[in-house]
Amino acid sequence: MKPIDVFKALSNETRLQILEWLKEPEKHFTSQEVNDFQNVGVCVTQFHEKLKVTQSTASQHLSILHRAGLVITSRRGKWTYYKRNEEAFHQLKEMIGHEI
Amino acid sequence: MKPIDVFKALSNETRLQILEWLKEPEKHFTSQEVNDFQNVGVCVTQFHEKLKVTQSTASQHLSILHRAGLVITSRRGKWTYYKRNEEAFHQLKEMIGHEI
DNA sequence: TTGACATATCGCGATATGACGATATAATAA
DNA sequence: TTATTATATCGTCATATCGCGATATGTCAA
Repeated sequence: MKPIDVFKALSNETRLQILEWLKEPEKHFTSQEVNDFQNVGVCVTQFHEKLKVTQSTASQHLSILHRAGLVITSRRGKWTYYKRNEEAFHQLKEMIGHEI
Repeated sequence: MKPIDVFKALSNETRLQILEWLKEPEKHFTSQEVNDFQNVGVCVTQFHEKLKVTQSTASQHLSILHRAGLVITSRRGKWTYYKRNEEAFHQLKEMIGHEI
């Protein structure tokens, strides 16, 4: 986890919104295929619709969060689910004050 | 302290370097005018020289860190001194996990 | 007041980022 | 196999950021 990549990933309102929604997915999304948000997460189309950006844009934002290590993805059939990587946020907190 | 401004300020290697040096100024700078790093801080010219960027660039980086609330400035005569705002880093840690 | 030094701001070109539409890839359904 | 759906990637354009030189502002000493 490179600090600079994490901070760049967090330097965008859309991505902060995604992460906020992912704190309580059941509150912000109505699951279609699965409803086990905690273990599985939220798929790209749901972000695409709720964010009101194109599917392409939604996918790219999620990709940036993933490369920064802030979310975990899991493929189930044709869906890719995204959920928060709480461990990464824990590490980030540790980082601030030590490395930064 | 707007999260997005803080993360943008932290999304640059030069600024991360400044903050790192400011953790132990006495280790990285030889004070010329004053040597009370803890209370006063480090002036622009010292960053300008050590970073090997123009005075203009150094000043701008420090300005961005200041607007984000991550450093505190104090003017003494013709010098402007910069030091870490540890309170801001504390708040940032709190923010992660709550707001973010 | 004038000159010298420290810092801040302006304007510019180069590069990075953000959003999009188009298209490629992957998985399932018919 | 072919069509459909979900996601990822590519190319393009608009905007933001970065670093610079030039210049303005602020402070002090002569």
